[in-house]
Amino acid sequence: MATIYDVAKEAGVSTATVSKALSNTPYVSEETRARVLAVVERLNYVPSLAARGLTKARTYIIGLVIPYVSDYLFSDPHLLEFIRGVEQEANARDYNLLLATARAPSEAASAYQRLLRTQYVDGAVLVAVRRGEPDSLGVGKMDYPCVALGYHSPYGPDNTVHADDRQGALKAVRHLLDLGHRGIGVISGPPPLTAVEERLAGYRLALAERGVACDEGWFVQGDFTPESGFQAAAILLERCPQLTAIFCINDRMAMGAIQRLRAEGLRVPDDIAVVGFDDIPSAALFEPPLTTVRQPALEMGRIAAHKLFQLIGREIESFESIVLPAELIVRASSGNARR
Amino acid sequence: MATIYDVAKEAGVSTATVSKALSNTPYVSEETRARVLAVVERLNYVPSLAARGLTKARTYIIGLVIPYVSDYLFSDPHLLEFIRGVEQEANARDYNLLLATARAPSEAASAYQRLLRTQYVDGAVLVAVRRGEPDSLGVGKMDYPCVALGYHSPYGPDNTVHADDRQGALKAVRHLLDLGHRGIGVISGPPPLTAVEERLAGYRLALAERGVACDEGWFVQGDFTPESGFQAAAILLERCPQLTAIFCINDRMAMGAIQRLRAEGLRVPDDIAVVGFDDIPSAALFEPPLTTVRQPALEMGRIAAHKLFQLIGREIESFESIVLPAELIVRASSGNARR
DNA sequence: CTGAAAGCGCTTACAG
DNA sequence: CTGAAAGCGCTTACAG
Repeated sequence: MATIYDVAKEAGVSTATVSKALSNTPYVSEETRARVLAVVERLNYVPSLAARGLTKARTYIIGLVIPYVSDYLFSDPHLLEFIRGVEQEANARDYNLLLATARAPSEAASAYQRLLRTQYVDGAVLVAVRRGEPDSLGVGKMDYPCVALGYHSPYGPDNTVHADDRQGALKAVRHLLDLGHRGIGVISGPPPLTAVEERLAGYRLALAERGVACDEGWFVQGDFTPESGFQAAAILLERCPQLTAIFCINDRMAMGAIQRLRAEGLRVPDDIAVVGFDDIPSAALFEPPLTTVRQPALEMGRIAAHKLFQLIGREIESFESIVLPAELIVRASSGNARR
Repeated sequence: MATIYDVAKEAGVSTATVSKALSNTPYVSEETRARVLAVVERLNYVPSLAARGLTKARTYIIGLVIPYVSDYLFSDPHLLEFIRGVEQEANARDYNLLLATARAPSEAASAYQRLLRTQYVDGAVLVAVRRGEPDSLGVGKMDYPCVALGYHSPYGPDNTVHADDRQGALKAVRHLLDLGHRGIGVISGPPPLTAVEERLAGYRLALAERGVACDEGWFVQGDFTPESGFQAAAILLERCPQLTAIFCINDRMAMGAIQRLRAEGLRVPDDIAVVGFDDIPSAALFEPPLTTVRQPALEMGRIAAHKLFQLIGREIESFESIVLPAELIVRASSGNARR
């Protein structure tokens, strides 16, 4: 592999001149620049980023850290979109993307550490969806810029980008209320996830707006899987037969719930309406097509990366939490209330 | 950030000794090693991989190159699994994963180049699903080890790992034949993808085995989207009303096809059976649950990475194509033939 | 406009 | 068992 020395020798100049010609910054005569570039071309020379990283303070790599990838995590459907968004922005700046994931929460800390502490990245985007997550992962001690794709950054509420889960849930439940539903059960998820808490908050807000009281018996907790939705629906059905709608914290549980409802002989949405959350790809294909809430995952990834680069470039010191709108997608699974 | 000099000074030894103590290889007295490690700990010292990469020939990064990520690509559902598999193996060896994707096929080459030519990786896993892909991407000139997750590596059929698409299709179509179907339409995909060609080959093989002749009118080409499956089903229905089953090259088109069949008043599987391919997560939740073929994506990623590390470590010079079995998953969408 | 020289942070023979 | 020194491939003031 050709080095800068080879190029310099071939072109009959110093390595300094080659370096300058390549960074096409300061004063280099057009003539020598052309000569150098020709040799670079001929020798197929590519500067070693490792060497460059040693002199400049930059590695031209950003990290994307995902603490726990699993079917368990409800945001999975969006993960690929997040990645693509971050990668798009990185590419646009000739940056590379180092990906670090952990198989289990217990491994997350070491994955973070490895990535962030080898001085291999100029900054990182962290997927941080649990309260206290950045700290528990030891990110607080890092001195790289980082932004969180989620609710919790090392800088408190700052340097964070996430969707407006609360508003999304609010819209979904308002939609059900508008349709005349007054008994709206909830299939929720594990509590440590802030997005879940926000969605529940949105639900309560919507009911409160309309002065509809809700019963604690209306809440059943699932674990994001269709199976748990299936079971939760059964519990709800038995415990609160008066419900005419169910708000599910994610689409997969909504699908499971609908299967159960059908198994019980109920028609969706005629007998009972169901609304999901996430708009996973199969939501539109489901029978009946699922009314749900979509977050702009690709855009979230792009914005997170964009902000990270502003931090890296010291254009900004920090930024206030960016909240992206969540969109209600009305499909067939929500209908008019039975009354 | 502490450097090796800081540690050396604090510990009262040379940088060489620090280096040795850390690589815990050659002869260093237990006493000095302990002293050094204590200082390392106290100063929170982490060696710079950039500097290390400059001296050693290693960067401790492998690349994962995905030429085109899009809904268009039928293998999308598996992408995350591939990534996870590769990453698991990398993690196990304390390697990092650099991810390069391209938004469009036209950008693929530059994405590859950037990743592979900056000397930033010790090797790479390439997702290469089109014939001639590695060459068109300029990978042939690289002098890093690489293995292809797909059918086409720069080394011809070698250094490749993929699922047995042909065998998978064979099983699926045999299954339909076993159920008594003799008129089996096909919704296929764009031809440059080798996996598609293999699946079609499996289909033809199955029919040939049983001496069932097939008509070219039975084939309709889709583009992997549910919509195209929807349209293809309509064409098939009109053109060949005698068909009692449809073999779809992927699940998403199978879902679209089923929606169309139902819209036409046909029952699946009672009136017409449908089989998909991929076993995407929603296949099991679909109504009716989809009979399909699954490839072991996570394992494929792991094996590809595993092989890559063997190449990097020069334990092997190359390896023969590894073909993983594809599994037939029988669900409700395939049933007995009409009659 | 161009080049000599130092330095980035590590590792590796080579002496001792 | 330990250290001095060179070198990995680049960039950056500093002279000229």
